[in-house]
Amino acid sequence: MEASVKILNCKGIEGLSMRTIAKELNIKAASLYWHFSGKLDLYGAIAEYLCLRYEMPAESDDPKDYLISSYKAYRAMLLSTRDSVSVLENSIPNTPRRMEIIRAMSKAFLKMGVKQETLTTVSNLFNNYVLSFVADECRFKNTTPDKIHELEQMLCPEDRLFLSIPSNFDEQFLYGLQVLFAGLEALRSREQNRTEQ
Amino acid sequence: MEASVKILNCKGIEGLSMRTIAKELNIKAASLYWHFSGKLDLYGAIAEYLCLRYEMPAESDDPKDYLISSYKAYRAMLLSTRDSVSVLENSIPNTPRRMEIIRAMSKAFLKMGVKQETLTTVSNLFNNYVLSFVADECRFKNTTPDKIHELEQMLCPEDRLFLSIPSNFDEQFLYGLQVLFAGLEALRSREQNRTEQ
DNA sequence: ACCTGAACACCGTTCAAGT
DNA sequence: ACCTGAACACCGTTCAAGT
Repeated sequence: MEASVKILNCKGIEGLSMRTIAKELNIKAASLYWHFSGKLDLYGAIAEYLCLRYEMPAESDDPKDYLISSYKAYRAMLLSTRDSVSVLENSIPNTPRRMEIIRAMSKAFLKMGVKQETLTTVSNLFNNYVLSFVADECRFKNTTPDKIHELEQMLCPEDRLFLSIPSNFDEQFLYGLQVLFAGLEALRSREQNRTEQ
Repeated sequence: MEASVKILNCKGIEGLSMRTIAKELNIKAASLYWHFSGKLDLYGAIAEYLCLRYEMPAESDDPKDYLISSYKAYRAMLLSTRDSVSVLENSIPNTPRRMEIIRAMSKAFLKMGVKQETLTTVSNLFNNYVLSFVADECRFKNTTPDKIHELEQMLCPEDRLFLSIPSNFDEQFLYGLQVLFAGLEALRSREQNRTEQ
């Protein structure tokens, strides 16, 4: 796991292969198949290892506050290792730590009034938001100014507006989260009004 | 492009290589490099080709209605070709048709009252929602009942609830969209209240 | 203008064989 | 229990050479 994270940070997911991991450990690629059934299995283990770095926030009475600090910590974890989003996306979250995180978040959503039927949808909605936000964030941050200039040159002035790159990612991340929570609350109160009638 | 889509539908993105595309066209892989600078360039062209299938809804006075039918059509387009999400995710949307779609949607968001500074964030938020929803949807649909049963066996009854698979994807897709729109509207009216004071 | 053969430097995975 | 050599069937990409 440590070797894999080291490779990720040095060369990214493109550089993470059975052979490069083995090399880092001074063994041969074939040996890894004694420990893992294949690459997906290895990805699952790396994802689990990364999620151990995730600092679970202290329990809170307000589920919304709890979730906001959870997702902030989740993003911080994702930003701390290069291409971690790709690793998480390509593995099934059925390992202990990842289940623990899903459990804690799901309970908070239920506490917020999310219905059982929509729990998976809501949980995925938020999880996918963070993953894709960070993926975009990293894509933007890794685009050199020359490349950005080159891309802008190809667009008409009007379109430049629609593909502009945000500079304050922390703020924009929070904005997106607030949209999601505001939406959840709005739909819940609409639901309540309907049943009261 | 037709050959690529054919391969995608038959063997998925794993089966889409320079060699398999070339074989389908009765040429050699090296020849493709006369037409495209590399695999990413080719992905961009396939993505553009897929987006030509996207049926842009008729203009509407209500930007929300317009956007909802846009995203429904977007999802339909994504569902019609296997692994299309991966192709779109791994290419830059700077081609004519894709820019046209982004332009139309961005204008509708502005009409809805989305501020210039958050336009990229909002546009990405919705786009990423659809992409990741469809990606999850396909993952679920392609998991055989045996596999699902196997996964469920590994979880305690409580956790099974948190990883349950929705059955009515159309409904759940619309629910997520409604959360996003309700959130956007709620934040806008909060903003208005603040400036009125 | 468009295609090819051959090569380079990689992949993931398997499996008999070793200690 | 853990590792290896060797092989299999693939990749993306380059480039001199062909028509």
